[in-house]
Amino acid sequence: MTTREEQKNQTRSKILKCAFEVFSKNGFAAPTLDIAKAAGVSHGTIFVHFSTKEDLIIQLVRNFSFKLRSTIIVPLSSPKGIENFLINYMDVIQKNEQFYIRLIGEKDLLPDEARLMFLNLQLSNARSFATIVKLQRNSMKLKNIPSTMMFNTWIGLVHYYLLNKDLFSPKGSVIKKYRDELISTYLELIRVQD
Amino acid sequence: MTTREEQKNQTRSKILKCAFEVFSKNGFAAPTLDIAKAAGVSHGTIFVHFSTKEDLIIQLVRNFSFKLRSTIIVPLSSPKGIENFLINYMDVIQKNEQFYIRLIGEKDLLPDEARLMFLNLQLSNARSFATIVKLQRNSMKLKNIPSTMMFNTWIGLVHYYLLNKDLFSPKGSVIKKYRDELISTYLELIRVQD
DNA sequence: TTACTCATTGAGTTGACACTTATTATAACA
DNA sequence: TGTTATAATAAGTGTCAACTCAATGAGTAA
Repeated sequence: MTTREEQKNQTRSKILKCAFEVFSKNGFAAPTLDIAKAAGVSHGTIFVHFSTKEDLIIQLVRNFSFKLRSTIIVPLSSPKGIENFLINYMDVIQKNEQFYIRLIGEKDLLPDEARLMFLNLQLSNARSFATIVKLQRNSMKLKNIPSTMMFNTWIGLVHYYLLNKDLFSPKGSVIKKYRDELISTYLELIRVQD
Repeated sequence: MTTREEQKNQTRSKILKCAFEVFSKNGFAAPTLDIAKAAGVSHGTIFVHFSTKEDLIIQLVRNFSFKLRSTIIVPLSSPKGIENFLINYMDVIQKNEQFYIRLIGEKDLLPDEARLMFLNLQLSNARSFATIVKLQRNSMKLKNIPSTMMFNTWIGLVHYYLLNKDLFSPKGSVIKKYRDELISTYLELIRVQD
């Protein structure tokens, strides 16, 4: 690879990295000029690498979805399958909490392609969860509720905390603060008492 | 009241009414010009009645909060207290579903004052719910979970469905379609089996 | 009838921001 | 070494939307 190509790749990566940070902090409505400043390049440079702001967002969400997909583990057939899934789920979100919050909170600002990619990721998670629940029903008595509703209750609860971060945990990570409480509450809800 | 004063009041009401509809349909980022067109007045007229767009939104949210407050019933000490509360809650939201969705989905776009008013409304509902749960614990075995967590699970689930209306019910009302399923699922989760 | 008040108008101002393009500096390469 | 290709620049351009203000004309009151 020539010096020039290497330089170009570095600039592109820098822009992606800074865009991720700026959007995480200020939302997707943040001006592209702010990203350019953060990356230490001129405003025009962004449009050398990405044809539009939407294109830049699509690339970001693509990378992000790919990263999450490879991080979320599906522990099949384990006596603590559900719990492990939830713990892992929380950990993965926590690592990218700010960006994740923007994705769920500003999904209507996203380009169609980006929204679809993120939606697919969530559907894939829902399917994994359903599989785990099915297996778990053998070893543990669970409430008689369809697994989609069980998943929606979980994700609804977690998203509620994330979207109201300013209320629940204005300074640090919401997930860090409430991870255990959310998981134990949820497990308590879905289990059937002896 | 003189003809002139009456005319002025009518114009103001018309603007408020149309703003409610336009914001419900297109979100709070909708241009004020669209509201003027819908109300059949010139663009400038809006700023005769409301000093800024933010001021207009604050008035809208004030009226809305007031209306909700007077509609949400708190059925104290009843064997079906929780269920009645949930049914009433769903009905109230359904009557203003689109605007409610905008409030929870675009809360970061709201002026501080509007956001606070809506937050207070939710806190007040949470308190009502806690009271009802406390009473209900006498007559019905409920999961051993703090009432705030019980409320957050409920509101998280409902908001999840509302915020993903395009997924769950792209055409008609989400609440109408899922009201009973949401309530029965939730009641099943919080009760303790015999 | 006349002078005055005031709700309403709509063309204009201002600022923000995505995107363009002519130019520049430097790497690539014959 | 000189020519060419191209990454990057920075000063635009175009658009959109909130807000302003001088002008209008209809209601008010003597």
